[in-house]
Amino acid sequence: MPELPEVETVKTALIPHLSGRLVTRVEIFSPRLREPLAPLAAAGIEGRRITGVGRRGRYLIIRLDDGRNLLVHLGMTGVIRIERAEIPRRKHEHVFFHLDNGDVFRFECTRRFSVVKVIGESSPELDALGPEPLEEDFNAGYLFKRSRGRKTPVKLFLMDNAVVTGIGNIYANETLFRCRIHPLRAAGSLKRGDFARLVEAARATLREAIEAGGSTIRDFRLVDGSEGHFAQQHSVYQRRGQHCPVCGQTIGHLTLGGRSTFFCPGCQTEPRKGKKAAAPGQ
DNA sequence: ACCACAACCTGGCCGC
DNA sequence: TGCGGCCAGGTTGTGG
Repeated sequence: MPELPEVETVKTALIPHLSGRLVTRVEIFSPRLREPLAPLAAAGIEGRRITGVGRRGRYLIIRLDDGRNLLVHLGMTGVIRIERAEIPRRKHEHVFFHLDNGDVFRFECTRRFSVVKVIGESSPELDALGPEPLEEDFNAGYLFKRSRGRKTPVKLFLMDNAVVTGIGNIYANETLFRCRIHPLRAAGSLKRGDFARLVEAARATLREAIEAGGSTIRDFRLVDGSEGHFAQQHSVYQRRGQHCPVCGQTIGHLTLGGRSTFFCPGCQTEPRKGKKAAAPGQ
């Protein structure tokens, strides 16, 4: 489900529920998610105290008092709830962490594309991630350097976690619309100024989405079960056939890297070699 | 290096 | 009511 704004929203909501709590019991109901859950069962989490909750890209990092971390990736349909133990288990809830105040941290994931595991200080999956889009090291110069010689469409470049982490299909579409860059433009063809606009568009889009509690398309829920409201502000995502909020043209659609791609043919000019380079100002 | 594609898994929706 | 086909926010691995 989640991209950066959704995970950030969950993180913020979890902090008051988890910080300082003792994990009294771990219950595992499924043999595996994306990875087997047996190592989690054997990790000796019971009796550990949670010292904090962080986020890196789309990963939640729940810090334990022995220096290890619980790493949680929500996949496409992961939902975390904090509820009392009396509430019956739902069909796709796979792991319960019982806390010393009677609350239960429950992990649900319909499609089981998610990850829940214990890691040390770091892990290979975290080390492979590029910069955070809301941090300073994500900037026009970095993207310019990183994109030289790359023919890959800028949308896929933007969704590459090694380039920048946390931007998935929804926010790649919205970001490119916002900075008026066509998703098919070759990453290596963009100029430094294009990347400057792209960086600002990504930051603004992500910040607004976090403010709205993320985008609930179908499955995503906040920790208290409520929905994120940013989908109502999507300009192009899942708006094929509707009118562009800026120029009124009909939102177009194409498939890129197997993913649904939405754009405004009026605002986001088609990549054409040498053609209309003069028309649109910036 | 790049890119298309399949796979992981379940459920919702649409058309027939 | 049922069935087949298509779609879905992510990640990883394959083969060309």
